[in-house]
Amino acid sequence: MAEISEAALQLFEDRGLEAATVEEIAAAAGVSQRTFFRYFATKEDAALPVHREFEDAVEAAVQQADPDADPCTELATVYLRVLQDFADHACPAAQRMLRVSRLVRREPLLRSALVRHGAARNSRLLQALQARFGPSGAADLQLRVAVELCTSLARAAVETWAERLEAGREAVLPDIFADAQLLAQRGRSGHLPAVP
Amino acid sequence: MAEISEAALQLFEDRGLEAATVEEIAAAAGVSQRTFFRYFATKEDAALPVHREFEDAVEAAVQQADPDADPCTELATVYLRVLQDFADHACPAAQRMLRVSRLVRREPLLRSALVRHGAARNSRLLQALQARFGPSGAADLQLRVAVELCTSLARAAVETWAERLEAGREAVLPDIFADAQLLAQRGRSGHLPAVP
DNA sequence: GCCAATATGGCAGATACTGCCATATTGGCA
DNA sequence: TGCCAATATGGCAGTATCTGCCATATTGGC
Repeated sequence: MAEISEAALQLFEDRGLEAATVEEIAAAAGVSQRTFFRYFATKEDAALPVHREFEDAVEAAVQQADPDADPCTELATVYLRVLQDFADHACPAAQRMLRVSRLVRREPLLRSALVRHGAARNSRLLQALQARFGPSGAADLQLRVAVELCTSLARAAVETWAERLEAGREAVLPDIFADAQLLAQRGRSGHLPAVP
Repeated sequence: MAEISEAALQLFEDRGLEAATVEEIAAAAGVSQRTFFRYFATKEDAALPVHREFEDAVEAAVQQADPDADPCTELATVYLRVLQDFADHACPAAQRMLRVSRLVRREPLLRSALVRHGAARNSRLLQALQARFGPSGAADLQLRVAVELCTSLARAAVETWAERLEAGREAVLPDIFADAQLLAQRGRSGHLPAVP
């Protein structure tokens, strides 16, 4: 599985996402095409197991969140912590994430796949939140916003992180995420219609 | 094009997204399969021209935004206005949007396609914002956050809107969007690490 | 009535992806 | 060690999505 993903990343980097066929990837990884599709539902998914790990970590951490606190804040804290884990260790995960992010930047189709992949995850995350924070009637919007907000900010943060590193600038992923969160909150505008 | 989309919606509703083939859709719309793919890049896209209209409207409205104001606030205002246009008129667009949203709820693959579609749009929107609000060096994160935030909140709002209507509750789309925005801002937490 | 531009159709073909069955590999357990 | 069940892998045929190419129809101005 790691071999397949590695082969896929290599080929995507070398000859582009569309030019690389599943057959080539499978051959490069030393497995059959059929086996490839047992591990990855689509060609693009082969580049994204790092994100899967990340989201697994988030999902696990949500189980320990404080059920009485504000869901949005709790989820943001979870994300921040997981981001720190990924970034701190100078661990291989961060390296792979950066590698994928570079690919995502120049391959719109891969970015679509990433977001698409996130969409499926968001549903699961929403259910996990509902289980933890209770399906209080009016909270449908609140939990949805928490999920969409945090995943979007995380994505924006990762992309900005990758972009800055590529431009030779310094960039600390958790800091960027915190920045993004502040930016999202600052847009508090006075002229939006009041809500009952 | 409208006929193709209508036929696609009908078939998706009747026999499900995966069971309906492009050949059937094309036949139902009275065109060839080849023509279908001239108008829609993928089968799923045939259900999403309403969203395309919506995003076109947003993109157009961004051209009139105040370049000196806060981008995030400006973009949110644009979204709110376009949402009002779509909802106010009791126009067919709102009806179609609702119809698609119902499909999206029970067809995860369609939701993926929707998000994937949005991903491509976000890139364009980001460029439009950069053109309007200027590529001021440190603003890369700010504009990205604005885009991700607004599109995510809009998606959450539309889904909640559809869900509430389906449950027989009252629901006003622009109000829900404003609600979502407030919820996103309320998560201002004190214990996040300070950012330089 | 003519011509250019554009829309559509038909067809062959590449690639992604799935179902089914056979075979290999693994990992306990007697 | 030898055996058996569970699991991983391979092969292959088939379907569906999507594209390139060329021919034909349709439209719209002059």
